[in-house]
Amino acid sequence: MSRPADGPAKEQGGRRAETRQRLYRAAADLIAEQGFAATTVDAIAERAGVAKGTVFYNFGSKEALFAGLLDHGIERLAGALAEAARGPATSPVAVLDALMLAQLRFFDEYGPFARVLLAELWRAAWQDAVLRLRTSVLAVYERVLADAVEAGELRPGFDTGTAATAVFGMVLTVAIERRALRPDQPVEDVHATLVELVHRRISP
Amino acid sequence: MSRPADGPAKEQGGRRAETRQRLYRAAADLIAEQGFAATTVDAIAERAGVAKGTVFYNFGSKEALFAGLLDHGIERLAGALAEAARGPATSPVAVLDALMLAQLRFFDEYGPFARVLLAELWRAAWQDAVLRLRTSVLAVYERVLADAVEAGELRPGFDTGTAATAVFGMVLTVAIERRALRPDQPVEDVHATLVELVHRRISP
DNA sequence: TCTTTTGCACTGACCAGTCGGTGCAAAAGA
DNA sequence: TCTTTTGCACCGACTGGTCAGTGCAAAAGA
Repeated sequence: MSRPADGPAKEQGGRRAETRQRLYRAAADLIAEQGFAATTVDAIAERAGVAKGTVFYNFGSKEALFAGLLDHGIERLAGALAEAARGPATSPVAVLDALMLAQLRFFDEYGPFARVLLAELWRAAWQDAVLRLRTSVLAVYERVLADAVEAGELRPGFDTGTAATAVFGMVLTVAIERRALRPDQPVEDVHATLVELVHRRISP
Repeated sequence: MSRPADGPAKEQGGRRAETRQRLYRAAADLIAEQGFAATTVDAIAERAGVAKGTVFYNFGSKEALFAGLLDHGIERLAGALAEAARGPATSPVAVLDALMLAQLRFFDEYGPFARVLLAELWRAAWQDAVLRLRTSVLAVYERVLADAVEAGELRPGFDTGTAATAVFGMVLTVAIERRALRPDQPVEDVHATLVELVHRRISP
């Protein structure tokens, strides 16, 4: 028997939940380096310090493990952004700055996930995850930009959808590059550069 | 004994060169959809209308085919940007606008390559290609930003390296999203939004 | 007791790379 | 002129290895 594989259910502090966390972390590390298809279940299990059977006992399949990983990461990212959006910032544009900083920090401490997202997100196989990213992450950016339009800080008719994607992609790219090439540069410096880019200080 | 595999040599209009072009195109299409590891050589050969042996005759290995594809694409992108930079724009910031439009257009007509770049570029295996991208593509952005600093259009000390990556990543992300989700939106509109974002019009 | 994890042998599909061979056009004899 | 040779580009059946997923009995929690 023994075929629960009930999919990633409640993520709490039980024994099973802890095993799943370890598997998520191991999978994220390896998939960030090699990609989904090139990463073997044996390798994930070994890195997590777990028997191979445990992976299938918990997730049922390699794909389901990955889907769970995407969900888990997107949920946490969305949480971090939502919290930043609730912060003390005074104007929509100040909230935008806070969002960029939050995203930068999130990817700074959960870096492999950033690379997984970037590399695998556009595959047709994970369209659910893309949708979730759009509704729970990009939507935060878009809302803030719409607020800015409403507050008169941006021209009416400004394409907030495209702009939201643009800012998200910009921060994601920069976060990955910084981790790979300039790990010593403080996140705050990078953030300052991006703020300057997106605000008024370009063009005289 | 028939073992040329001289690697991607001169790309001219001969029979071989044409076969290689077809293989590049097929590989880009398939790898954009499925990723490098998940794409089989059989599938690439079939899509290109060529026997499997021909792939190995021309490139020697799956990896070499992919390396050639990256080089080929990066070279063309660099060419497109360099040409835009030589255009009639009057100020550094106007050149920056022209670069973004050129990048957007390039990925618009060579879309699968954009996704390949985004997905595979950060793997340790293709560090050569990353280096080439940095020195031949990002460098164009960085130079123009440095010109802007020199012309007083940007604050002295502005981090042109980070900003170059940021702009490149922003345009790349938006180009992919547009192709996937809003193929009808004119490239010029997207460009206008990005220009607005990067110029002065955000924040009062 | 019930759930979760372990360890390990096994299977079957799939896939990169190989190798003997084909077609063809242009050069080299004769 | 006719025929033989050479070299290039390509073909596709085949092989050896890899890997997701299975089955199961025994141990470890809780």
